[in-house]
Amino acid sequence: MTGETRRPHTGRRRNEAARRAILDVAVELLGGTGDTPVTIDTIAAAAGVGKQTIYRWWPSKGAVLLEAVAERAGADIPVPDTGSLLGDLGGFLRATFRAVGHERTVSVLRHAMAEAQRDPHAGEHMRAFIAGRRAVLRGLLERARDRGEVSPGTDLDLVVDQAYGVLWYRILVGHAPLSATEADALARALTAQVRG
Amino acid sequence: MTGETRRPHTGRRRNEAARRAILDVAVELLGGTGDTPVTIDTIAAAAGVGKQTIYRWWPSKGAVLLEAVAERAGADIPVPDTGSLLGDLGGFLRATFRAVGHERTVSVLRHAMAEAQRDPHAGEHMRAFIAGRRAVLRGLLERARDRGEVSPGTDLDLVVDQAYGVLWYRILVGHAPLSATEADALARALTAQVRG
Amino acid sequence: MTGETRRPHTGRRRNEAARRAILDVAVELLGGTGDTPVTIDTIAAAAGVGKQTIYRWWPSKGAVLLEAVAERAGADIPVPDTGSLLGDLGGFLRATFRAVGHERTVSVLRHAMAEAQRDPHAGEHMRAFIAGRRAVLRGLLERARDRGEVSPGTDLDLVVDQAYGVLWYRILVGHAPLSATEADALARALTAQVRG
Amino acid sequence: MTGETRRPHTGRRRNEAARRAILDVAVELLGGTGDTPVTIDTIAAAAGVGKQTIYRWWPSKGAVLLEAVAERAGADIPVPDTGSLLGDLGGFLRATFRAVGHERTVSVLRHAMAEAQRDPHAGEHMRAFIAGRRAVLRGLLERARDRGEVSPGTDLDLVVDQAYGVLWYRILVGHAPLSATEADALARALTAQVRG
DNA sequence: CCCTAAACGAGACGGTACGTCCGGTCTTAAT
DNA sequence: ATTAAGACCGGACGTACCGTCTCGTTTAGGG
Repeated sequence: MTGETRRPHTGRRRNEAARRAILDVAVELLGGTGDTPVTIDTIAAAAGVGKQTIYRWWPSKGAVLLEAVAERAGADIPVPDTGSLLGDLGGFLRATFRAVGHERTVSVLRHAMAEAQRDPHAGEHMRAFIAGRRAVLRGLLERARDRGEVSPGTDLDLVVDQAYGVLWYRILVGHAPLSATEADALARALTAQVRG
Repeated sequence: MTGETRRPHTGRRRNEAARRAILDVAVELLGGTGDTPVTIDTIAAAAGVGKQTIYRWWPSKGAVLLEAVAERAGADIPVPDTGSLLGDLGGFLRATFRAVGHERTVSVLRHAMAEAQRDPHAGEHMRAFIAGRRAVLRGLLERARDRGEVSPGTDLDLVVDQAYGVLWYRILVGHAPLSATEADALARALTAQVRG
Repeated sequence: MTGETRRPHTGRRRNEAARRAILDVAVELLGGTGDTPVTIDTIAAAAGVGKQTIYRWWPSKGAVLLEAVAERAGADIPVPDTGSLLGDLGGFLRATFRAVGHERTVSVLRHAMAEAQRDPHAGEHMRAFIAGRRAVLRGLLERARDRGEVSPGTDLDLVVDQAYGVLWYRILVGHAPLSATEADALARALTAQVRG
Repeated sequence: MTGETRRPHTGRRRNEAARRAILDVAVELLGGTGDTPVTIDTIAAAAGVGKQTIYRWWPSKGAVLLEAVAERAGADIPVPDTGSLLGDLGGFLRATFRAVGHERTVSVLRHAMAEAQRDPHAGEHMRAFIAGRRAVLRGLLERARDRGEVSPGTDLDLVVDQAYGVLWYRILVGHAPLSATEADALARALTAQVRG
């Protein structure tokens, strides 16, 4: 998969290169065609790592997967500052939907969420990841509220739930696309909702 | 689990009692404490059934679980007719949240959705179930639109996604409760949004 | 290895063909060149069997190996009846040494005895196998005693220990050959000893 | 296990105290109850030593165990000089059986012999150890032969094989005790055998 | 009214993945 | 330079679960 070049040992300290290889391979396999199963054995083999090196640092397969996914997803989603709620929210959701819109990413996130339901360790990672993303979006909304674009008494957490709820619902059920058009529609709807 | 009383054979016709026992046990185990794993073997044993009897009628484990879940969830959610969107939507969401609010039901749905991500048969069942629920809610919204309570050009499917998105998002992540209060807040938010 | 022809299932009864394939492969691997490790996985693979089929019927790897070995070794060692102790004992030991003299068989027995020291199940099997072989040789000696060829008061069990002791000692340490010449020398020595 | 007192580094010279601790711990663990597995890790930990310190001086685990065992067993077995074969042989075998008769020692030797079958280094050590013990016993027999107590043409190596064969056979199979009574019976039998 | 075909309970089976254990190698940091 | 510490790769272990298969039993319904 990767790791053709010999990876040197690092003695009694954790080998960061091995950690990287494991997480990279995990994401690669999760987003793959599905012909290679996403197994601890396949991850270890593709990363050129012993299974024990995985279990030394992660408590379960789900934990590896979730850490790998959480590290990727959410990175590189800029928080725009256009001066208006509709602009900010639209930009943010477009970027989010675009990042998630790839077939591979949808596959990764679907399986990550599934794993989080079975593996308590994965669930913990998932909750932490979700909380992080929610905080970012809530910050965006709070800025708009401070500008007076949100009617007082609006439950911002509920707005956040609606945005991410629609996203995850579509990821998991697959009944509707996740494109820029949909992102804009959602942004307009939520903006109208909070306008008061 | 159940099935203490001997279940008589039915000769060369499908044994309806066995089918019932299988689906009942499946839901029972899915909603259990998790100390009993939900496997085909445990289902078969608890239902007093041979594994082949399961695989004769369902193509995979996921199909059994999803059929069991779909049969339960969604039943007994009345569609109110109060004459106003807020009343109808509030009533519907309160009933839905109440049905889902039990710890056991949340567990059942969590695992059902997880299974739907892995097992194509389960995924198919899940999509059909989801489509059914969406149709009900969309019907409620269309009635309101016909009454003039919804501004023209509103994307009703997006509203449906927002409602069920919030529901599933909270079921799967578990970061917020699912009570009547939340149902009402969501109903008010969506009503405000579509009012135009 | 073997088993190119499809092996039919036998329903809810133990599959005797699978049992045979497992034991045959075990002996084959034990006596092999050593380039294929004797592993539950390799045995299962070579026998065309799932690992669980092995663990369903044997408690541990050692138990499989010992049953396989015990079934082979000791079979086809005839108990001669020449009318004299020297003739009987010589014939028996020659046959025994010849059966064991092959490089492959030595390898099998060495590893079997080693396994018996580590795996309690294997130890139990080994003791039973050893007891069986001892009983045969002791019977031979008792016949000679009844003919008056053994001085009264001779401890026949000690004589048996001397014969099999030499055999196993040489198998395990490998410092001396196991040929017909050695068998005859041992038979003469023991005959002289018990003559009185 | 031991090593509570800090053992000082000795810079660039081999640390003799570490070597001692390793061998002592090895024997201690081999003779233990079996609840602590005898692995390189447990030996290193109990000896307060790094694994590399073991592998710097021994080529494999088996080599450590065999050196530890060979160093102990065979020490303190005096070669008596009573003037008669029966006396000398009886005394030697009684001392040998007594040294081996302890439950712990039997366990140590059992596992050492098992290791010798798997690990070539251990096998080499074992053969050397065995050769040493054989030479001692053969010397005893040669003295008797020189005194005329052994009939000409007797194969002394075969006699040695019988003595140690009985010993090891009983150690490994455990079907008979190893006490002074048994030592005497064996001495009498062998004396009668070689008397001619 | 019997006889055959289908459904059933039971459970062995081949296969795949899990998470643990251990042997032997390697690097770091301390002495 | 040697040591204690311990991470690392490789690979075997024994368990769990899936979906398939066969057996022997039971009943319904066609001849």
